[in-house]
Parts: sequence; structure tokens; C-alpha cells
Amino acid sequence: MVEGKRTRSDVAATPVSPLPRLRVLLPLPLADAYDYRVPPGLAVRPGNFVAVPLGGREVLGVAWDGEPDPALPEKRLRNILSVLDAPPMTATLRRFVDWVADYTLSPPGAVLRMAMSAPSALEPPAPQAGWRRAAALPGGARITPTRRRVLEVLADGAARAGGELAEAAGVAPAVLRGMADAGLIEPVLLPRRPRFVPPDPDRPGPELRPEQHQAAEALKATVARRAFATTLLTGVTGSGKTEVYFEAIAECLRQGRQALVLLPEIALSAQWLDRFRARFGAAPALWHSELTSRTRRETWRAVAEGEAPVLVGARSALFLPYPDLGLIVVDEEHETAFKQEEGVVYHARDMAVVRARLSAAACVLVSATPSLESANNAQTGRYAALHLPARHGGAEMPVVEAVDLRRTPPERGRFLSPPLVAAVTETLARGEQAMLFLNRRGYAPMTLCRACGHRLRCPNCTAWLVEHRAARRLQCHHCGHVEPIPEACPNCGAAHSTVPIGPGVERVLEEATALWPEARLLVMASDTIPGPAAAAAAAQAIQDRQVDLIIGTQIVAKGWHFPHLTLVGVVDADLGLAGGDLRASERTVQLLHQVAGRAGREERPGRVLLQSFVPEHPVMQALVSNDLDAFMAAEADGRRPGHWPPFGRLAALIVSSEDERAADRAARDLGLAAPGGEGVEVLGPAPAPLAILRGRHRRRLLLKTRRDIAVQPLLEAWLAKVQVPNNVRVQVDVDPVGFL
DNA sequence: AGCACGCCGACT
DNA sequence: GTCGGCGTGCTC
Repeated sequence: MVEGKRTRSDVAATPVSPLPRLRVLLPLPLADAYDYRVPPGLAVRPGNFVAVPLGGREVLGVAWDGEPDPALPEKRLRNILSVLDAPPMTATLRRFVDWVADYTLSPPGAVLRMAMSAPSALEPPAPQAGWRRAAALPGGARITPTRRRVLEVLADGAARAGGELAEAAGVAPAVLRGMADAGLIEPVLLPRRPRFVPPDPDRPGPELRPEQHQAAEALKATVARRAFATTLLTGVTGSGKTEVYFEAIAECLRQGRQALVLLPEIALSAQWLDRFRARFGAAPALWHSELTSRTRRETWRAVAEGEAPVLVGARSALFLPYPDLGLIVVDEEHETAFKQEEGVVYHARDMAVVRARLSAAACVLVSATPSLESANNAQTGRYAALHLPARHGGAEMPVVEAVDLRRTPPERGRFLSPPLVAAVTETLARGEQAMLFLNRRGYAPMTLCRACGHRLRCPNCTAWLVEHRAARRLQCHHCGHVEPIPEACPNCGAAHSTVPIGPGVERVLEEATALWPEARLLVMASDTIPGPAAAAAAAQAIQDRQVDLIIGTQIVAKGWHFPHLTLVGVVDADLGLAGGDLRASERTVQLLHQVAGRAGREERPGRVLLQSFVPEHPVMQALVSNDLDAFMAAEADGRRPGHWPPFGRLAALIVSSEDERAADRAARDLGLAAPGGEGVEVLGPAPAPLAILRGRHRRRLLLKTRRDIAVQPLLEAWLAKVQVPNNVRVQVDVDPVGFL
């Protein structure tokens, strides 16, 4: 749209009344929406996607709600250029963007950017061209055998896309061009095909056990109410929670509303997708960061136009333009992968609840090992609670035993203790599968010089370099720094003096290869399973019994169903407990319980061995006795008196700078300006556990308040009081989960 | 996020 | 003498 040109007489004839103004939110980290003029003849309403001038360029934004600033002088305003031909952003999504921005203290435009992650989808999709048989075949045209095949395919009178037609007729695409020139076929625009086959809610699902059926009915009822409600669905691993919430999705589809399923690791969800297809006869739409730009555009558009009835995605899928969302499922709700730590720092599980509330939708949080937050919300009645007590088909929970590494240590230089080695040997001898779990990538987490004791560290981070022997290099797991394994010690110059300290999965692989030379081994780590295809292939190989022993990092813990796996060995059960993290125990229990849950999922019983130096630790005891409820209750009791989450609120400030002294000074200034008062406490500043990350020195302050005190106003006032220099960044993390 | 403007090193 | 490095600041 061009700005209207006016003649001098126009201006003189009409009294100059200023053009109406409208707020436009741009997907940029600006403090607020900008005001623009609405030129005559342009119909713009809040929600419309618009093009506006900004500086010397043109950007896309969204006409936003709220009053423009009357104090802004007319001459600073510029005109909206055009309204895009795309479905407007719903009021619900606009409110959600504002809500997330307010809660996380992020610029609203930064949140909007997540909701505009496929800008090309705002252009109307190019109509697809195709060919049909000419109405009247020209007399003189030569009809070769090749051309005849094309005409035969088109004999039904329907039009077909070029590629498809050429393939069906078994001809080269160039043939079509020639036929068109000869007037045998003519180009037409194809009617747009629906992008996703709608899942069918009424296909017969698997037979549900009575308690599954009961839970499914309860979920269906909340969905049918078409009102906001959150339910926590729990049940041991293998109890069939997925089939239960599938029925909620079916109900949502019958209601004609969309369903969103958030999974923590969409790349690893091949088995989940198989189950979905089996239940609904069609695949859901997918959303994750690795989509091609084309799929991204198509999926975004399909969602906006209501053509994607079920979408499965990573946390960013929360910001898609569903016209009428009826259900959000957050599977494995305790997973920390739902926390976004960069840019807009938010927890997708918590924001899912908010989005459901704004959409008058049902929200279902699902986990075998719910977070203390969700468990507490269920206990206080904020969430409804549903529980599945037993496994499918009579399968029993695996027997969990601790192996005391003080009493039965591995041989020198080895990491598998005699009891674990014996158990694996027996399992393999029975023709069953075993798994060794170690949440550490690479060969060895640290390398030191035998001559001088020097340890190889990352030049940019407070972290050891991890040896990746297969890749023949040292790697920092925090910043991506890589370097070759040195021939000589960089400190004392001693040749070939470096020794690996401690195990990673590669080293366990080496040990396993020596112990069980006949066994077929598979390592599952992010290095070896780079994407969905590799994950699907690995899962298939395991299901088909082409693998005897699986060695894996945490990716093996994620909801897999391996029917022939009967033994799980945890190489270092103490690993997650080190460090002063508030949630270290909770997270270790969750992770190890998930891993343990891979064993014995069908008729043969499962067995789990936890190698630990502290088998008496409450975490090990909870796993051995399979009494997670008692553990969680004790954990809650520990947090309640100090008003730690979920009985209080936390927000972290991370002060970082390349200049260590600047970081220290800014952190100290923030400490001096810290808010106080009844129920408000500030801890720090202290060096962050990763004191240097990517070359930046980091300090942390932690704001802790009573649950009834909102942290956002306190943080705003606090940050406004302190002027931090330009080379210092202060990042706000409301509800921090990790403490790095 | 871009894209300007603005002061200090190696070149046609 | 200039071309250009990216630090700093602004965009309704």
C-alpha cells in the first residue's frame, strides 16, 4: 500500500484532523509497542499483522491493544504501510504474549518474536500450479507413447501437480513442458490440499484397563467442559498414561478444538509418534527448532487456519497461533528441558498452564515423577489429580538394588563393579537386553598430567575439558570449545603424560567391549543420536533385538519402550547429587526412576542396580524402596520452613561481563540496593557455579520471597535503582530451576 | 534485531 | 592520506 498522494487543494479544502493512531508491537527487544498512524482507507484492528517503517527499513509487526501515547509529537509518527493477508493474531495469543513478557520481565517484542517465528507464513501461500488435459486435443499434435501415458494419467479429468504427474506417468518433467506447448495439456491452479490429515478420534483405541478408563473419562469430562482446569496425571513408568491422555485428545477433537502436546525432547519421540498414529490413524503436526523453513511456514499457516487439529512440539509450540485451543498436555512435566534458559527465560510447563487459562482450555501435566511444584499444586487442590497405580499387562515394577562401591569396588581403572558385571553377564546369557546408564558424554570428564598434576581446562569457562576419544579431541560442554588432545602437557611439557580421569559413556563402552566381546553394543548419547531419524533407527534396532547392551546418557531415560530390556545398571548414581543445587535430590530421583523404568516392561521382570558410594542416601533409599511419595514428602518438609519453592518464590539475577571487576562491582551495587522487608530476602552476590561461561565472568544474586509476594514489582524497582555499565549484562530468571 | 554514526589500524 | 574495524545508540 502506497501512502495516499494529496494535492494542495485537498489539504486546503479539508480541515486537518490528525490521523488515528495505533500501537504496533514489533518482534524486537524494544521496551514497548510503537505508535503508528493509520492512513485513510486502511482498515486495521488489533491482531492484524502489519508492515511498518522502522528507521530505514520495513518490518512486520502486530497491531496491538492499548492506548497510543497522545504526548508523542505528530512529526515522530509514521504511517502503517499495509495489512498482511494472514489470519490476525487472536486476542488470546496477544494476552499471552503480554502475560509472558510481564512475568519474565522480558520486552514484549522479544516474546512476540517467538510468536512470529515463521514470518514467511504471513505471506499468503503461493497457489500450487498443476496440469490437466486440454479441453479439446489439438488435431496436429504428435501423440508419442510417452505423451500417451501422461494423457492416460489425466484421463479422469482431474488436475495434478507437475512432479506428481511426471512420476505417475513415468516421464521426465520436461515432457510436460512440450505437451503444454503443443496444447495437449493446460496449466491450472490446484485447489489447496489440506496440509494435515485430521486424526480420527473415533478409531477404536487400545483396550484400557479399568483404572485407565476411569482416568480417561475424568480427563474427557474436563475437556468437554470447555473451561480452564489443570490436572496432574501420574502413574509409574509403563502404566499407560499416554493412552489415557490420548482419550482427552480424542475428546478435544470431537469438540472441534485443537490439542497441543508438549514433549521435552521432540527429536526422541519416534515411538510416541508411532503410538499416536496407531490410535488416530494419522500423524500429528510437529513443531521443533530443526524444522526446515518450508515445513515451518506450512505448519505455522496450517495452525493459524485451524488445519492442524493436533500439534506435538517442543516448548516453542506454545507460541503458535491456535485459533481455538481446547487442550494442552505437558508430558514428562518434571523435565528441566521445558525451561528455556536463554533470551526470554521461561518455563514451558508453567506457561502452558497460563496459555490454557487464557484459552479456556484443559491442561494436563503428565509424569511418573512429578515436580514438587506440581505435586504441591495437586495436594492443595489447585490441580485435579489422577493416578494410575500399576503397570500394563501385569508387568511388575523392577526390583531396585544399590551396589555399595565401598564394599564391592570395580577393579582398578574400571567402573563396573563385580555385582553389576555379573548381572549383565547373566542377562546377556539369558538372551535378554541390558542397559548401562551414565549421564556423561565422551570418554573422560577430566584429563590431567601425570607429571605435574595440571588439569586441562576450557579457556572460556570454569569447566574441565572432556575427552571425546572417538572424535579424537577435547571438548567443553558449555561453550563448544574444541582442541586436539595434546601430545605434551601444556603446563610442564612432559610428553604423553596425560591421563583420563573418570568415566564417560565412551569409556564404559570400552570396558563393556572388553568384558563382553560377543555382545552387540549401542551407545545412545547426543553425539551418536543427532536427530529424530537416528533416534527412530536406534529404537527400532533395540526393539528388533539387534542390540544386546545399550550404553547411554540421559537420552535413554526418555519414555522409551524396550520390551526385551530387563536389566538397567546405573554406573554412577551419585553423579547428580554433587553441588549445592536446591533441586539436586529431586532431579536425581526423577532421572534415575525414569531410567529404572526402562527395565522389565513386559512379562519378564526387570532389575536395576545403582552403583553408589552412599547407598544410605535418602535418594538411593527412595529408589530401592520404590517409595517416591515418602521421599517427596520429606523433600517438601525440608523446603517449607525456609520458604523455598514451591513454598516461596525465587528469582535470580545473573550479572555477567567479560571484565571480572566490572561484574563484581555491578553485583556488589545490586547487592547494596537489594530489596528487603517482611518475607523478602536477597542472597548473594556470589560467583555463579559456572563462574566463567563463554569468557564472561558471572555473579549471582537470588531473591527469595514468601509465596504471596510477587517478585516482578520488586525486581523492577530493584533494577531501576542500579545503573549498570554497558559492558555488564544483568539477566533475570524468574523461577530459576538450574543453578548454573 | 538492523542500521546508522563515530573514533583508531593497515593499505590502494 | 583513506577504507574499515565494531562500540554505542536509536528506531514510533
